[in-house]
Amino acid sequence: MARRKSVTLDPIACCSPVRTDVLDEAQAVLLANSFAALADPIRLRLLSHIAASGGEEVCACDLTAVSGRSQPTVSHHMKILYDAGLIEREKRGLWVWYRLVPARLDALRSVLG
Amino acid sequence: MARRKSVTLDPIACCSPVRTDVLDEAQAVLLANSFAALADPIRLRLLSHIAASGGEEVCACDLTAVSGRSQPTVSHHMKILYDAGLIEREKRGLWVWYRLVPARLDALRSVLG
DNA sequence: CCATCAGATCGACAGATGTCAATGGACTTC
DNA sequence: GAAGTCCATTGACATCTGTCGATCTGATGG
Repeated sequence: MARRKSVTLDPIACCSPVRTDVLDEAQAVLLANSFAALADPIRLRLLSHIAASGGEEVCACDLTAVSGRSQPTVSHHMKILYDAGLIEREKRGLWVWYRLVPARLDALRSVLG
Repeated sequence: MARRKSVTLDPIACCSPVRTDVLDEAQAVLLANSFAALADPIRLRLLSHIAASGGEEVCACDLTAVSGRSQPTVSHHMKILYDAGLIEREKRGLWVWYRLVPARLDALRSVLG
């Protein structure tokens, strides 16, 4: 049972597996936000495009072509993935480069276990 | 590369891991729907309540108390989980009993790998 | 400086989603 | 079969979400 911290929840690994313990309200909200980041086809494709680039970085300038959406829309989706902790951003010169945060995907996967 | 069937996708295990291959449009839509079912705190708590019941069934009559929502709202959420293939329903007499579909959670977890 | 380029932010809008009261359908019990 | 119980469906509503055009921010280069 043993409650964790009452307010602060680690956004990376907050929750025990869904299958073994009943989630409390705060855990459920946090997890739902994470899954919501994955609940859009465009974001899944953007994510998988980054992931499939051999662990390398991907330039934001390529992502409109990958997703078939406008630049503002892509920027919007990347922000959602970023806020969910699934990707990192780095600006170099005019361009922005994105990398995956593997630990975050691992955490979500373990929640499903 | 090898394209699978062009139209029909197995809803249980449609996709290779997000991290290794770029998802095509149809795979992304299917997966997004699955994750959308997990993208709500109430549904996560309902799901984890079922899962935490020792693999046994759970009566729908208990779920309004678990979720703190009205009966129609709970019914709505259970339908979404059902349509996503995450739970099974069985009506016996007046009551409806729900069970997890472990294979579906396994499939989603493996997609994150 | 000034023009240009990449990306973020804003504003607006249509469509999806979560919620509940009211109602309906199926089943049990008397 | 009448009344009661459980769950699903409907209808209505407020909010959230995805989308894009227009604009802003900040870096580069002439």
